[in-house]
Amino acid sequence: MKRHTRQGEVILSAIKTAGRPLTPLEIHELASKKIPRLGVATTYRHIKTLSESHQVVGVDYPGQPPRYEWADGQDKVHFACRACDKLFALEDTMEDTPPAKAPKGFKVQGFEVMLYGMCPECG
Amino acid sequence: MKRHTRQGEVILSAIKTAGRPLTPLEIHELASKKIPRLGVATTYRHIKTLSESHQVVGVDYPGQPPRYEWADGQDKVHFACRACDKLFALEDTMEDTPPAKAPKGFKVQGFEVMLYGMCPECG
DNA sequence: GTCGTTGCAAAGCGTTTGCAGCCTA
DNA sequence: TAGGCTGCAAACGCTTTGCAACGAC
Repeated sequence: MKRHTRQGEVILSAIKTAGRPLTPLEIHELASKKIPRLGVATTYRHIKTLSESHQVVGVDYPGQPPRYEWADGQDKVHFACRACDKLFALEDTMEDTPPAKAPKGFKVQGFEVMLYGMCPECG
Repeated sequence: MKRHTRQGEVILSAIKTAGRPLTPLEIHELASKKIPRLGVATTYRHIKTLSESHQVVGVDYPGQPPRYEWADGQDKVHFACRACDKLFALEDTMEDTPPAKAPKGFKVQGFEVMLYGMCPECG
């Protein structure tokens, strides 16, 4: 049985309006502006729940803390800047078909593409 | 000034011959079979060094510990099984050109593709 | 009033660091 | 022999868990 709370509302909204993947601590900081006494554990608990219900998805890239972003249903393309380590969400840059075929026996259900390089600011 | 040691040799060989991305602990376990008193710290130190010299590359996917694999120069496609959580390295499944274009200002230097689904064993 | 949710603090875990002894070049 | 490398244990930072108080329904 799930209940509606102000904490859950604020945390979800922080992720939803960010426009880019956020770390748990970034999410907690943002949400703390509206709920000063918000605990980290609560943030983590909501991220976990939202993640399990597929409302948010995790985006990882090597050597960096995990990040989470709003799952709007479509497969995304991400861009990781090797200089400043920021992560960007790119949109409308590719079709809906996986860019690679898997060998016989593998059932492909989804995919993700990560581009590496220099962002406009660092390039 | 870098020196050649048995530990470094064994650790590198473990990654090189695995054929799939390994977690630091898997690497440590494999290497420990040849050097029983091998410390975890040594394993981590070598992974870090190899990673910085681009001899091995990190492969992450959400909710899983980081993994490392031998970098043979070509961009790879990985397959993550949602059932057993194993990670596979697929080969020769796509061209060398990035599957997506980045907006003006972004300089693309490399890319990675991750497919999600069911592996032959779990499907 | 019930029972899921919260904040806090402690525990857990993977990774890193300090250090004295070891070993390669 | 010099100085990098190693094993061990302590330290660290992020995440999870235990628990009593709180608040949604």
